Amino acid sequence: MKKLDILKKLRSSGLRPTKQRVEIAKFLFEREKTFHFTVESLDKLLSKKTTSKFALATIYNTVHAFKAAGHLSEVEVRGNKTYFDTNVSNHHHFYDSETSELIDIDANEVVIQKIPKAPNGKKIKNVEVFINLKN
Amino acid sequence: MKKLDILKKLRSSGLRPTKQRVEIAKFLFEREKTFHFTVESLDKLLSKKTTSKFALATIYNTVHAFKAAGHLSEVEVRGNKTYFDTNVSNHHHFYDSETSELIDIDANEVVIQKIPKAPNGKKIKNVEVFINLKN
DNA sequence: ATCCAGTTTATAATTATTCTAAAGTGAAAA
DNA sequence: TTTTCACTTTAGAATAATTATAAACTGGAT
Repeated sequence: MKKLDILKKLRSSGLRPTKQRVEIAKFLFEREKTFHFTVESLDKLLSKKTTSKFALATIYNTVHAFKAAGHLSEVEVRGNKTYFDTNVSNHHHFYDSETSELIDIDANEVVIQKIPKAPNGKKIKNVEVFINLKN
Repeated sequence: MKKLDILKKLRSSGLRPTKQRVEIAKFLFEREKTFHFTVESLDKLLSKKTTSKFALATIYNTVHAFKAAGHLSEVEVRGNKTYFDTNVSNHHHFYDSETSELIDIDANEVVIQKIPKAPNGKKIKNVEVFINLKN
């Protein structure tokens, strides 16, 4: 994803392209493969890869703004870790608790034959499948 | 579940049946339906329902001891809430983020036709399905 | 160039959980 | 039945993750 596209992406979702947002967006979205991270890991990676520095609160703000805009999805797994995922399409996850690693599974790799209907007055928003791994 | 069974349950899993453990176990397991709770909600309920008082750390200790012994399962859902579930059989969950409510789904209500194989060197421990609800 | 709502920043506050060290207690053994 | 001691409980401190605050800053409209 090119810089121009980054600016477009931000503006089109009502996010003013500040210096910080552009730099974080470039870091997150200028890559081939999807990327999983926690706020903590992103903070460390950013301070290594860039010369600018970011307040931790800015990283929280930015990540949540990107999530609200649909540019990131949030995945919560056992162990109180909250991951964000640059893959916002409908998909599932392997979770390896040994390594705390999260691995994407394409939606079409999982076929669910039967699910119960939603309780009265509720609708199904989405279905998330976690495949927990062991050694 | 009767008091004698509670004592048996504790002893058979190597947990000394202290006053606190017995009282918490009675509260959790002497009921017909499965019960979902957070440590915080359990703490509040216990101080309402019983005359004894429990240090918060004791509730954490006890709940984790029960979990390690297989008497409770842990379910983590969006929103940084950690629920415990008196249903330790293999099953799935509806999650209603409007009300923060977790609802059990029997394992046989969900049929998965296809899942990917585990990454190299790993095995599948279990598969958890979350059906997220909306209004 | 000016202005201002939106943003960033450093820090404080909050929340959930775990740690610590001292006091208490089941239950095994004397 | 008393003694003993490893296991528990307890209150409070410590830690970790996240959110709130309020002052300073800034993109971009005018």
